[in-house]
Amino acid sequence: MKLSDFELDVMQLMWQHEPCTATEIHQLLSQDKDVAYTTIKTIIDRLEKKGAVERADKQGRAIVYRSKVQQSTLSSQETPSFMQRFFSGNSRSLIAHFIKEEELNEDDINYLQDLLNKKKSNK
Amino acid sequence: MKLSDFELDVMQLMWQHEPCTATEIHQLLSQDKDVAYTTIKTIIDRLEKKGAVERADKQGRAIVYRSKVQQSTLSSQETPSFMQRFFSGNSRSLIAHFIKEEELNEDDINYLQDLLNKKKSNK
DNA sequence: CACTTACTACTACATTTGTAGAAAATAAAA
DNA sequence: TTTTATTTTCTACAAATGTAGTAGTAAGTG
Repeated sequence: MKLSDFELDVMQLMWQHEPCTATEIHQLLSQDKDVAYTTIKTIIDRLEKKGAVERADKQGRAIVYRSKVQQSTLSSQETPSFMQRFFSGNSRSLIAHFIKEEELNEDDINYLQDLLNKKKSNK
Repeated sequence: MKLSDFELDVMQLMWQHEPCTATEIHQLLSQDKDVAYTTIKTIIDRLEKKGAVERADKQGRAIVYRSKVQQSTLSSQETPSFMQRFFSGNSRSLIAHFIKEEELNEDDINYLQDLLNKKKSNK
């Protein structure tokens, strides 16, 4: 399933707040971006057509939506081409980039070190 | 600078083989994908218009191109939204995902552990 | 029950993207 | 120097994307 940038932004909110209505998504998105309600509704309609969300219920006349694909499913699908396009397919340099550039607290670091240790002993 | 998927695929080859001509890129891409020469040339023309590549030289009638943006520049630009969209902005879970899912040899693991250690002592 | 209002459904439209043909130009070959 | 082959330019076009208006409709309100 191929989703556009904007569709993914909406999915992001959907995953975090589902089940929810178009109005709720619109309100959440309005905090960052000035966008018309109907724009959001159009995006949700397209997500529904693509099978990324579905109708779960009704609240009065409003449709309550829920996601139909998991974030992890999409991540796994998109991750290889991202790695290819921005890091020449080199996972080490990708991971290094994120370790260097992103904020990590001590807990995060310990957790990741643990993962690496496990990975090493698995060889 | 916002590049499309296909444009990024071409940039990928550009970075790896520059300076190079449209014909060379076409030949490289043809190994994976059946695409007309003019299609590639169109993409390169668009990349030129966007300022991602420039003309460096001529080889007979053929134009020799070279990149004008670095891969690292684009990575840094695209990385935050990728992390947001697929990992809810959580760098730890992104890094964890890649450690778990990607192939890493012992050398890679040592290198990454070292980076984490440095990060920790920097606190 | 009539009225107002919040939603949905449908339509629209400019841009971008993937894809490529036709025509013009120019280097190389004969 | 005429012909041929290779490139570039220009043009085209359908599909996807971002963006939103209009009209219809069903819920809640007085």
